[in-house]
Amino acid sequence: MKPASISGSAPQSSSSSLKGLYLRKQDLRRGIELMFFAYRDFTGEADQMLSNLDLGRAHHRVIYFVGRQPGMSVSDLLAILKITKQSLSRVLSHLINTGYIQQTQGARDKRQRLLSLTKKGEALEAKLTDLQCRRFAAAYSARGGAAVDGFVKVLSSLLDDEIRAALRKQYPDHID
Amino acid sequence: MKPASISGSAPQSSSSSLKGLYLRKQDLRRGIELMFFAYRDFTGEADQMLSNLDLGRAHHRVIYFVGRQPGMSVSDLLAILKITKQSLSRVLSHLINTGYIQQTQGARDKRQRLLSLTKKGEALEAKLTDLQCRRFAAAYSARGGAAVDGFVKVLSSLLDDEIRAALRKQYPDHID
DNA sequence: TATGATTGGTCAACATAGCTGACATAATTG
DNA sequence: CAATTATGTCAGCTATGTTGACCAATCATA
Repeated sequence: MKPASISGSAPQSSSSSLKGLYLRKQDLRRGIELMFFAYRDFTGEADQMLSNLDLGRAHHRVIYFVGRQPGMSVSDLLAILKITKQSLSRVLSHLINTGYIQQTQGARDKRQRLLSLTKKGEALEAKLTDLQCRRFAAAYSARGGAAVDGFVKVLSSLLDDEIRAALRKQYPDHID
Repeated sequence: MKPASISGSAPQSSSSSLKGLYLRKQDLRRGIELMFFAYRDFTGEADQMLSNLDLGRAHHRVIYFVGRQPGMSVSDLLAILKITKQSLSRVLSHLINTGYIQQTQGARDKRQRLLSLTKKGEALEAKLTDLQCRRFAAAYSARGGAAVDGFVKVLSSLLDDEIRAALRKQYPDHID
């Protein structure tokens, strides 16, 4: 990504060489591991609930993003998920057949199939999002606003530029 | 998880109801989405490099954790990755056959196969970890030490308790 | 209006990386 | 010696990603 002088392979062992408190190899590795473990734990509870309904994480993503922006088109969703339409099709068809999601023809552009959650879909979305929000609320309130601010800043700096730009529009506050 | 009064399904719309600056539904959803996008982007570059070598993210995890703790046993690795030995076996065998990882018999317990990276494995681990560290270093230095502190605190509060305890031992500094 | 681009879908085949269940071997431990 | 532990293996299933090839409806425009 950016230059941002890295500690490289020099035998910096693990001490703080002045220029890099919190940029020591050890700190960066901790970040990597935190991302791995936190992502797994953060999705774990929802995964469990989903598997009881014979659904997977891919279904969750669709339900989540359709719930966030009802009336979105299939290509909107593809752009967010960055998977092929064939992959999405499998999951989306299943969600439609099982009554979690409904399609309506676009008014301006009749080719579009605008997606939205059914009552059943809304109920599931609420349960899943509540699970994850509860975890975030616990973490946020345990650590306080300053920590949350740092969390959001660092995470958004980890994003690819285009994604960061897209999220900035979604959350006009001060994501960046 | 924890109680941590959530905004629930009450019609809190999206305003800050005093009790919950940074605990608004909107803020929690932003957290969820940041985790999704940041995790994807954070792994993206490494995934690309790996696919050029006909390896996947599962191989990366093995290489990473063996690199972090050379001489670890198979069951140590299983405990970290939380996958079945059959899943690990497929990936691990491949890494051994292609010369990225070597096994040595345990001295104290001859049943153990202690894992370590070969020269070839070390070289790949360094390249992959450097990629990800570079991204973290850019984010950390763009945001500063206070933000990094908040980032680490919130992420570690998102962890399941047992994982947090295990990481606390790895990084005795002040992860919590 | 004819043409080309866009939106969305479908069929077929394949790869990766999880999973379960059943067994086998060797070494350790009580 | 018996039970447990550490590891490996065979077989098969599932979820979710990928390519490539097509098709139909609709829209935009020359």
